[in-house]
Amino acid sequence: MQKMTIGRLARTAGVSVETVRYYERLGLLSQPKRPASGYRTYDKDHLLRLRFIKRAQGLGFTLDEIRELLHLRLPSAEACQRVQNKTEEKIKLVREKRAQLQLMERQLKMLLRACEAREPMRHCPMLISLWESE
Amino acid sequence: MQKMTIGRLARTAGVSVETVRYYERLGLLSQPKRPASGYRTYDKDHLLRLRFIKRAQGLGFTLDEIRELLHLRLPSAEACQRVQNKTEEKIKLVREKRAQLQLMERQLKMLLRACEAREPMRHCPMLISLWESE
DNA sequence: CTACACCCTGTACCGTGATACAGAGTCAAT
DNA sequence: ATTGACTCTGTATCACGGTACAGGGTGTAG
Repeated sequence: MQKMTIGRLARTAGVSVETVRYYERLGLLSQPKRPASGYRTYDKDHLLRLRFIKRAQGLGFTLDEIRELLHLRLPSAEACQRVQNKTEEKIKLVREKRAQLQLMERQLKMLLRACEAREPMRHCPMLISLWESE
Repeated sequence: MQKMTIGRLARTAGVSVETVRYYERLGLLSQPKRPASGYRTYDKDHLLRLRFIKRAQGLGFTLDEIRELLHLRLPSAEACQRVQNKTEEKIKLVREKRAQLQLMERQLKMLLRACEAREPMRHCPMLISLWESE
């Protein structure tokens, strides 16, 4: 598994070939070696990098942010601090979204209960005004 | 504030005029009354609806999902079961989104804690863990 | 009556994160 | 030597959620 074609790399990482080339265009993946054939040749480092990208994406980072993270490869106190700050921002954002979703769930449940009772939603004037207008 | 032009509605809700018309095209906002001038005329219900859209959007719902949410009607005799089902679907969706966000938050926090607990001048644990394979 | 802010429709364009070809070249097995 | 799977570059297209005009009409204050 020392050397891989783009297809092999893509399959191994669970992305499409097009996506790999796309990431290369965006500067997220470095230019791989190209033998006479012109075929891109990848190694374990590329795979790790690709997995890093998908993992960071799964944590809610945009590709732009990920590019920044990737440029912090040299572990330094400064790099670490920057990563920490980004992470704190993300955590705050995620927490807010979760709180709002909880509220939303409660509101939906109210609607459901009113529906089950087959009554006009006297107990939820807010939902009435939200759903009633037309 | 009984009757509003599109600009007033937009400013009040904190969106652009273009966005209001865009939502109308998508069927998220109902066709407003049009006096002789052809100007759209909005009232409080439209404002509530517009605010609902922005709130739901902030919760991570797509405009498509929001349209569905908006089409949930007050229980009118026969439609009750259908409304119930839709609402249950949405609750499930909200719960899933919440769970995803919770997972994300936990992962972010773990990385952050490891980062904060690092010994001075050591490598950033967060960058390392992002770079490590599974 | 004239400014000027606002509204109308229609169409084109933007960023993000991919996907989908077309048309050509390469490689490995039979 | 031919087939079939793979790769190349380049360009186009997609979904999403808007944003930006152009070229016109309206409405209100002075």
